[in-house]
Amino acid sequence: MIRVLIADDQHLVRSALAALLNLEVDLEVVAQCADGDEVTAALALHKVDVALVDIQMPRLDGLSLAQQLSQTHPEVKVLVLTTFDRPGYFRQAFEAGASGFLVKDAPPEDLVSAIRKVYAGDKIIDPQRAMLSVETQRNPLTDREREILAHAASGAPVSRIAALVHLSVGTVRNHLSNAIGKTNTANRIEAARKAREQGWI
Amino acid sequence: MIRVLIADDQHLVRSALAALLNLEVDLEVVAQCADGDEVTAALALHKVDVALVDIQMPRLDGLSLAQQLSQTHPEVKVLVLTTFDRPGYFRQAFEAGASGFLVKDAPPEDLVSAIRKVYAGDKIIDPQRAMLSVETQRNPLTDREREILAHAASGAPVSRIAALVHLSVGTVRNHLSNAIGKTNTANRIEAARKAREQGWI
DNA sequence: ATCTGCCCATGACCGTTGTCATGGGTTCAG
DNA sequence: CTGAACCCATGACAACGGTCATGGGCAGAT
Repeated sequence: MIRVLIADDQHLVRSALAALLNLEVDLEVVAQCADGDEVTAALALHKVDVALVDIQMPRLDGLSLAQQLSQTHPEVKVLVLTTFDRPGYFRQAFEAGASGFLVKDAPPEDLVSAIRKVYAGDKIIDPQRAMLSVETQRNPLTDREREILAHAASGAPVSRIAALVHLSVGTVRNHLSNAIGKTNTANRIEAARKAREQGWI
Repeated sequence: MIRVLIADDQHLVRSALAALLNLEVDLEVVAQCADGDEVTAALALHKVDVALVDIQMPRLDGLSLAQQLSQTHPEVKVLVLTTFDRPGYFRQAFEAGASGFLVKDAPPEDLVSAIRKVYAGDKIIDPQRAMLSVETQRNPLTDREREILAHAASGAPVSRIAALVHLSVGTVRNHLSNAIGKTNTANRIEAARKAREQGWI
């Protein structure tokens, strides 16, 4: 019997996944959590073999959670679930110590077989996505550039960004200009979009 | 026995919801669809009492689908599901002829009880959300403003928008300026964000 | 010790964007 | 018929944004 923990911020999805998995005779959902903090609490109470964690979660997101679990509970295999298939997520998930990666658009059979494989110690690598992942180059942005670009994403004018980051407007514009160059886009907005897609911010 | 149709673009969520609903003795999931077009096809094959449709779907989205169903299949009750609780969705859903509205963060009991109520002919109105809905004012944007703002959302410069819409750059700027004024924001990007949040575009 | 890369800053140039005044066109309601 | 509310367009001004050259400070690497 494989003991599964489910972490997803949407109650309905969480329960529905639990219902789906409980249909399998060799799977047992032992805990359901709405965010990363609940997961750590749940791990203290239950023995868990496989943790199914959504990337998009409030407070402690799925990737940070995966990273944390790989250190505090290395015996728990982490299977990362995501709604959006951003190219960066795949790499980030494995860097964070996850054993598998699945898109929510995958057929349910893939999910259960992934859980069994991960439990057996395998890594789930979709060859097609692995290709895509090597193509995506590493984050070329510096810390400052990422920080400033993140603020720019919401449409804030340079002056406001400068105030938020405690820098001169000129410096902010330089950082943005660099980010725009590195992403080879035309303006801060497109740069922010691209950076987000690539998982750089 | 209430016959339920599920429409959600994410395979896993779709199947999981079906598993959840099939646990109820008086519910039967008769069809699962990935987009609006599959729904119309499925309705030709099965008798359906309640259609559970996600707003976010490719091709034919949930709201348009609800509108279409209310005309072609008025006997089918539509229950709209959404991941994001944008203030505009609630009103739009009922304007489109939906009988109920639920956020994916709702507990599963709410979903099954909503299905039963809707089947019985009731409308599902969360009083708290209804309040919120009257607060949200109607779309103040004109057709052109919406169209142009939608293009602006992706970060395209005015020149490109003008080309896309076959207008002069000056006119585009005027429309944008109007939209910015009506949303009382500082620039096109914030205007686009706000408009999207309010369900105006 | 020097080089490289990142950080911060300034000033200048020019293109883009937001605003405003103004004008002409349409359609629809009173 | 006359407003009212759209639509489209122009020209002009001020503010904002993206680029570049330049320069200084501070790390870690060779």
